[in-house]
Amino acid sequence: MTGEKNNKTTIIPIPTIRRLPLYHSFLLTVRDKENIHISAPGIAKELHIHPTQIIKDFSYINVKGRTKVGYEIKGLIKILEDFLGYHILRKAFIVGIGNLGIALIKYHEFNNEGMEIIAGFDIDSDKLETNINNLELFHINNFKERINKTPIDIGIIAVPACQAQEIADLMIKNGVKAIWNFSATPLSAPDNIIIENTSIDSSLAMIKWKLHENKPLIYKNRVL
Amino acid sequence: MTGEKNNKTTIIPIPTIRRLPLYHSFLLTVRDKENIHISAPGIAKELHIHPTQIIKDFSYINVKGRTKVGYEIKGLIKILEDFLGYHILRKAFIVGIGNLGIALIKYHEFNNEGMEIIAGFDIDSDKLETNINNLELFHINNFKERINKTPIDIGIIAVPACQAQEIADLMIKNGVKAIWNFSATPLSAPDNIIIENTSIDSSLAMIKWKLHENKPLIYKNRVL
DNA sequence: TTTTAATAAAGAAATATTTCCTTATTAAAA
DNA sequence: TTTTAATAAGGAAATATTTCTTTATTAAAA
Ligand SMILES: NC(=O)c1ccc[n+]([C@@H]2O[C@H](COP(=O)([O-])OP(=O)(O)OC[C@H]3O[C@@H](n4cnc5c(N)ncnc54)[C@H](O)[C@@H]3O)[C@@H](O)[C@H]2O)c1
Ligand SMILES: NC(=O)c1ccc[n+]([C@@H]2O[C@H](COP(=O)([O-])OP(=O)(O)OC[C@H]3O[C@@H](n4cnc5c(N)ncnc54)[C@H](O)[C@@H]3O)[C@@H](O)[C@H]2O)c1
Repeated sequence: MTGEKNNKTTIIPIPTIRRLPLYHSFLLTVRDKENIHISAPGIAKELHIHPTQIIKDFSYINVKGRTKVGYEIKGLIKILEDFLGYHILRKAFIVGIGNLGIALIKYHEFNNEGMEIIAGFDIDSDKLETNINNLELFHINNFKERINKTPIDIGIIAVPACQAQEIADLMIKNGVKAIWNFSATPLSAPDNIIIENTSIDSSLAMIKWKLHENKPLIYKNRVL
Repeated sequence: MTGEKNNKTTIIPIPTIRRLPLYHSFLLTVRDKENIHISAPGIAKELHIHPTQIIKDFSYINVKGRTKVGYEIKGLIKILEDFLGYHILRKAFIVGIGNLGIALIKYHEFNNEGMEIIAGFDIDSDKLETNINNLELFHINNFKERINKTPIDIGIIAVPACQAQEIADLMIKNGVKAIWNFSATPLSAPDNIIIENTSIDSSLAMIKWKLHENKPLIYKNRVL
C-alpha cells in the first residue's frame, strides 16, 4: 500500500496496483526490440491509458523517467517484478478440479508471477485420477491433513458457487491467508483474510451493458 | 450508463455495474429460502459491501425497497436480469482453444447470462479435432468467412499474449463490436470498440501485493 | 394504541482517482 | 552553439465514488 517518497508515506491507489501487471506484460513484449527506453506517451498509445496516469503510476513505485527519453525498459520490468513480488514464490492449494480449475493448474505463468500451486482438491474421486502436470490431487476431506503438513498462503476456489462459502470457511479455519475466489458468489470472511474475487461473470455483465447502452465510458481510457 | 429518475438522467458508476452481477448471484442463493424479502444490511453482512452502497446501487437501477422490510428477492432478481440483459442472447466467437478457451466453452452459465458461443477458432489444426460441447471449430484462417455467414457481437480472445493484438485486429476488421480479452496484454482498438480486459494476472498481483503489505484496504468493504 | 427500532432514501461530506496545467529538463535539430 | 520540441514531474483541479448524516417510514413490540 505504501511507497516512500522523501520521508512522506504515499498511498498507492488500488487501480494503480491493478495496472502494474499490465505495464509489466506490455513491457515484456517490447523488451529486446530496437529501443532501450520507452516513454509514457509510447506506452499510452498501445495501452489506451492516459500518459500522465502512467507517469503517476510509476511515480508511486518511485520510478523516475528521463525527460525526452522515457523509462529504461529492462530496469522498469525489474522494479515492477520486485514490487509485485514475482520473485517471492507463494504456495497455493486449489479446490475444484473442474474446467476452470484445470485451466488454472495448467497455466505455468503463475510460477513466474510468484505463485506455485502445490496441490489440488475435489469432492469427486474420479477427478483425482486425472494427471495434470503431475500435480498431487486429494479428496477434499484430506484438506486439513495436507495443509498441516505443508502450510500455504493462498487458497484458490474453483468450485460451484453454492459450495464456495463452505470451502472458504474450511480454508480460513486452517490458516489460509488469502483466498482467490473464481466463483460468482462473493465470500464472507474476517477482515484479516485477503479476499480477491475474480468474477468472470462481472466482466461479461460489463460487456453486455456496454453493448446495450452503446455509450462511451466516463473515463475514456480506463482499462480496468 | 443511464437510468431515468423522474426526468433527470443519472450516471451509473462503473463499479456499480460490476457489483450488480454479484448481487444477482447472491440473490439466487437466497431465493426459495424462508424469506420473501432481504434488507440492505442483510445483503451487506454476506457480501461485505457497505449497506448504503447497496441501497445506492439499487437506486441507480430504480429499485425501491420497503422500510423495515427491504427488497423483494424475486422481483429484484428479475430487474437485475433485465438491466444486465441476461435475456438478450448475444452471439460470440472464441479464438484460442487452449486450456482457458476450453473452460470458457464448457461454462454453460454464459447462456443464462446472455452470451452464446457459437464457434471456436485455433491456429493449431490438432485443436480443431477435439469435441467440446459439439461446438463448431474452425481454423483461424476461416474467421472472415464464418463471421460473414453469421455476424456476432462478441469476440473472445484466449490466445497467448503475443498473438492477442493480431486477433483483435482481425476481429475489429470484421465488425466485432465487443472484445473480451483474457490475455495479459491490454489491446489497442478504436474508441467505438468495446474492450473488456479480464486480467487474471492482475488479480494475482493484487493478492500478492496485499500479502506482502499486509495492510487493510482503504475502502475496507470494496469487493471489486 | 403508542412506542420503539430497523430500515430506506436523499443529500452532504469525505475520500479516491484521474486529468489538467505549469515548469523544468534535455535530446535532437537547426 | 542555440533553438525547438518532446517529455517527466509535481501540484492543482476536476471528476468519480464511497460513506456519513439526517429524515421519513413502518413493522413489530409494548
Ligand atoms: N469455467 C469457466 O469458464 C467459468 C467462468 C466463470 C465462472 N466460473 C466459476 O468457476 C467455478 C468453477 O467452474 P467450472 O466451470 O470449473 O465448474 P466445474 O463444475 O467444471 O468444476 C467444479 C469442480 O468442483 C468440484 N466440487 C464441487 N463441490 C466441491 C466441494 N465441496 N469440494 C471440493 N470440490 C468440489 C466438482 O467435483 C468439480 O470438479 C464456478 O463457481 C463457476 O461459476 C467458471
Ligand atoms: N489458463 C489460465 O488459467 C490463464 C490464466 C491467466 C491468463 N491466461 C491467458 O489466457 C490466454 C490463453 O491461455 P491458455 O492457458 O488457454 O493458453 P494455451 O496455450 O493453452 O492456449 C492458447 C491457444 O491459442 C492458440 N493460438 C495461438 N495463436 C493463435 C492464433 N494466432 N490464432 C488462433 N489460435 C491461436 C493455440 O494453438 C492454443 O490452442 C493467454 O493469453 C493467457 O495468458 C490464461
